[in-house]
Amino acid sequence: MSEDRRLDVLRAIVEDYVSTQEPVGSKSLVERHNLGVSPATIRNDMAVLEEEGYIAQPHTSAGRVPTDKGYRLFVDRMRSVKPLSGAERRAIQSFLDGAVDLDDVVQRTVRLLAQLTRQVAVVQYPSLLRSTVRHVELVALTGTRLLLVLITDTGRVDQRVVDTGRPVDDAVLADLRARLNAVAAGRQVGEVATGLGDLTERFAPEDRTAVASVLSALLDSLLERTDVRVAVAGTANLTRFGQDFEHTLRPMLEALEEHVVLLHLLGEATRPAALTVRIGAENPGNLSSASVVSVGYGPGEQALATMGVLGPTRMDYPGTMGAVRAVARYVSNILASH
Amino acid sequence: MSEDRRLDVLRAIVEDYVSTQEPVGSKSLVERHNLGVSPATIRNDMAVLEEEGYIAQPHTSAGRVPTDKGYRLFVDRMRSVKPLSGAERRAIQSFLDGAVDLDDVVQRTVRLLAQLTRQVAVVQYPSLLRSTVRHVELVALTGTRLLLVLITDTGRVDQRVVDTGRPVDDAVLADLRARLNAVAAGRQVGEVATGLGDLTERFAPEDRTAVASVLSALLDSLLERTDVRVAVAGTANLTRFGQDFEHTLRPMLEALEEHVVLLHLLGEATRPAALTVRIGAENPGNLSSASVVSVGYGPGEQALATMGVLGPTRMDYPGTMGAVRAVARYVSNILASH
DNA sequence: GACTGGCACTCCGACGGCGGGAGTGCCAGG
DNA sequence: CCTGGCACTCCCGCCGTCGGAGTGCCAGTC
Repeated sequence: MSEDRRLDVLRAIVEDYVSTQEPVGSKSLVERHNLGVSPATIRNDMAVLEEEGYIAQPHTSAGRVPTDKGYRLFVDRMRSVKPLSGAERRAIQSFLDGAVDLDDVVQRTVRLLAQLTRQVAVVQYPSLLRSTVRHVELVALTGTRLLLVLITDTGRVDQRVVDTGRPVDDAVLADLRARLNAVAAGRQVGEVATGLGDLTERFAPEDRTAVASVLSALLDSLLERTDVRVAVAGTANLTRFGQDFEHTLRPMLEALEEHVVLLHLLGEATRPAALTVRIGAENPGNLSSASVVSVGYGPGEQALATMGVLGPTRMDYPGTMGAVRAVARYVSNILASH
Repeated sequence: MSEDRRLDVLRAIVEDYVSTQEPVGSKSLVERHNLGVSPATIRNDMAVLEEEGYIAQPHTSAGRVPTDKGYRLFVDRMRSVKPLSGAERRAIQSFLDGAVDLDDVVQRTVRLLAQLTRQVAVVQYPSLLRSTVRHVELVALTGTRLLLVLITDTGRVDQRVVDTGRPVDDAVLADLRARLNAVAAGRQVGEVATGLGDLTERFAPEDRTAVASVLSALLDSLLERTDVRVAVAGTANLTRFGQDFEHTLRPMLEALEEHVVLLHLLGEATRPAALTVRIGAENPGNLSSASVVSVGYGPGEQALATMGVLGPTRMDYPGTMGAVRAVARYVSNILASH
């Protein structure tokens, strides 16, 4: 009883189950895949696979269904992800090339990914941390309120309203703006914080509280509120996954609304093009019947953010992984060329 | 047979059906509402109501269910929307008061609305058209690319990348920035367009193509791309509405993804506090089993945008309308005080 | 004339019994 | 180590039954 064939059997079970959504039996297996042996032989292999925990049967005398562990082995031993067709590649290219700014890139990407995979797509906005500050702008609004705008080289713009507590003179404002830009412009966002420390002291005592509040808002924008924006698309695809409301649909919709949870799901962005797959119970929360395929993306060696796809554990892993990887590469290229 | 009682019967049928989700019969009606007459009498009323098209029975010898026309009459003849409890009002207040900027207000509003109504909430970002321009900023990015930032008095910030085709001198950039602000700052967005016409001619011929592309991008931001942003929350609540995937859930999720469709659903913002209710087939698209309760909001007499709730036709209209109206009022106040 | 109690009727939906069929495990033989 | 055969299990769809909820109608009452 060869080890290799058992893997082939598992592979075949996963493929059939994914495409039919029904438990698969020994007979239909040999019919659909030319395994070169009889159903009885396959049954023996299946018995072993079941004992080892890779497959299970819903009821006695039913076909087999892959377990989380089975999907895991399937993904780990996958020969290769499915390459995209030429038409798909052209579609990606033309769809993404029309983007006018970063927001547009992200919006188009998430829609594209949802359409290609026919599942729920999630794209995190590029992290501020490793971007370079291009410009800091301060604009007086009414009374004691200022608007702080932070512009980075990825084209991302963050704004923030600051209440200074007392009116700030225009001249002071101009001075502050100039000093902030002197410190921040051209530096990486993560490094700017260190240069802001002694800035308050350069101002007259009566302005210092105002300056301090601007600085703290800036630090906030730079550090705390970073990374929490995500775009989601394709939720309508969830209706294709059977009808187990309580345990499948609701937890997914809830997770999609909680952006913090969503970011946990996507996981840390490592280097671009390194695909991560989380299967069933490997996911945080009660998403035990869902899987996530994610990948980092960004213009350079370091990934700035993550994008991915959320679907049922019974998903087409090779196809999904191929699509996610391809889209991430295109988007990375676009970011690099900007 | 009094006309008044028939209305009471319809009202009672709607209320019972909304709370139990099951067809309601004559006997349970008299048990739950003290109508002062016997089931047989109610049956006569129901026969009339059915003949007039306000109610229907799913099968012979089943209870009655309100039709779209029945809900419509119910809503039109509603004595009043349900006022919120003190606890709810306090919750709204404290939840919205923590908002730091416009984005935050919208995000908090949509979540709050979803939570209060236990349905899907949709909030449109305030329209640019009637806002006042506070500041226009131009920042050089790499090579021939500029970033155009538009700041309005509602605290909204729009950005846009412009490719000028050729590098632009810093001095020209500063000049252009100053001129743009001279024309635009302090004016209403809708009026700015007219003032930009002859600006190109003030520059040297070699800079004119660059200036023209900046201007066209600005006009684009001002006019075309306006009004299309919406926030959505509470999609997980859709799982509470029975299990008719094909005709209920999927159309709703699809509508929620298409922001243009969503805006049609919400309808035109008229004056604040004027509630609109669209029931069943009154909605555009194939949302024939959904209803939308929407209302305009904004700081002044004119509504800047719309917010609302999407749910099944069998929703708690008085409660939903009360919540939507209350939240819109609070948000309008917050916008006015900024 | 409006309301009521009574009555016959309809029809949904839950329950239970009954195969058919798909799938399994095991065993003996090649 | 593979295979065909065989007995066994159990899901699932089908069908007839039956109770109950609800209705419409009619005759009687205030």
